[in-house]
Amino acid sequence: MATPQQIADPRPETPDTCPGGDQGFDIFAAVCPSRDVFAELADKWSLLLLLSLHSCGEQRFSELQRAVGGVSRKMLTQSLRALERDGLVLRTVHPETPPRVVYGLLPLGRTLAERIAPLGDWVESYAGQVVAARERFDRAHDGACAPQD
Amino acid sequence: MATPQQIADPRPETPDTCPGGDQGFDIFAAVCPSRDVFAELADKWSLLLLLSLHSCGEQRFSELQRAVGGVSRKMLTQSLRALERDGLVLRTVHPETPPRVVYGLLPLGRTLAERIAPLGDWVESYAGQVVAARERFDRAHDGACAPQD
DNA sequence: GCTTGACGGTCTCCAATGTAGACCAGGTCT
DNA sequence: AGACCTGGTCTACATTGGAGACCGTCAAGC
Repeated sequence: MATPQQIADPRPETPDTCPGGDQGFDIFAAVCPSRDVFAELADKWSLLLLLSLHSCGEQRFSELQRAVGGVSRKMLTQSLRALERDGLVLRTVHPETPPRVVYGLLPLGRTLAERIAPLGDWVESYAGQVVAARERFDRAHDGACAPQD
Repeated sequence: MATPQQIADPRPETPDTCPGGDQGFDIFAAVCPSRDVFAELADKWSLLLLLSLHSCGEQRFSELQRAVGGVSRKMLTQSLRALERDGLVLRTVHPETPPRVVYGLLPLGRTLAERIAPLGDWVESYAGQVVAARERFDRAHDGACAPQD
């Protein structure tokens, strides 16, 4: 991955645009296509949907809504469309009656989901420490402030 | 990691709240503390900052602003404060003149950054395929629509 | 027969969030 | 003396997200 600057480089580069070729994608550059992709994926609902489809396999619209607690139908539709557009998720309409709509990971999406899973695991493992850190921080900055006054 | 339902479970659970104990964090539950943590981290700027600090080591406020293209000072401050509150990042003010403010990863933050890096790598590796998929999708849905009319 | 509910959405409104850009205090360079 | 850098904060403004209504098709219940 491109780094925003070389390690110990005293003068960081300003990555405004990425080289532009098929190579040289840089998520740190403000206007690189890879930044758009990153920004779309770096989202609560997109990540949770990918995670859910990864661990549960194909799921229907309403199953996903139940699986991902708190997602609205609007955001569910919107995020799934975006993932479908990106070639990560496949939307299949089974022409039954009533029609069944099923979402599943495409191979590209699966490779991504495999990289997201450790992130989900981390959060569930360390959320306790994060919450504790927050309480410490809030106590230090709200409660016991003005130590010398 | 908890899964929103067991694989091939025909009746997915509705994870409204997580068990509540120190165990049983579930990012799929709408009101679990781990969901708050996840939602805060599942953000463009937070992830990019963690990534930048991971690959470049300690960085100053203005270095980070240059490194992470397109971030506003407001979001930079806000995201760094949140990461500091979460115990992931350490903010150090060197009492020189002018004072130097340096941000660096704490051990907990480093373990997280290590899990985010593969995600960044994925995006830079596959952004081309994603962009191509988008073009295909858009052509199929905007350009050549109404195939039978 | 009529209502109710599930399904897979779409639409509209309103609140929250992100962005752009001004402003600020202290110090430095020219 | 005036412009600039640093590390921010503050204020508008635009975009985004969430809540909830609406929709047509089907099945079950009363």
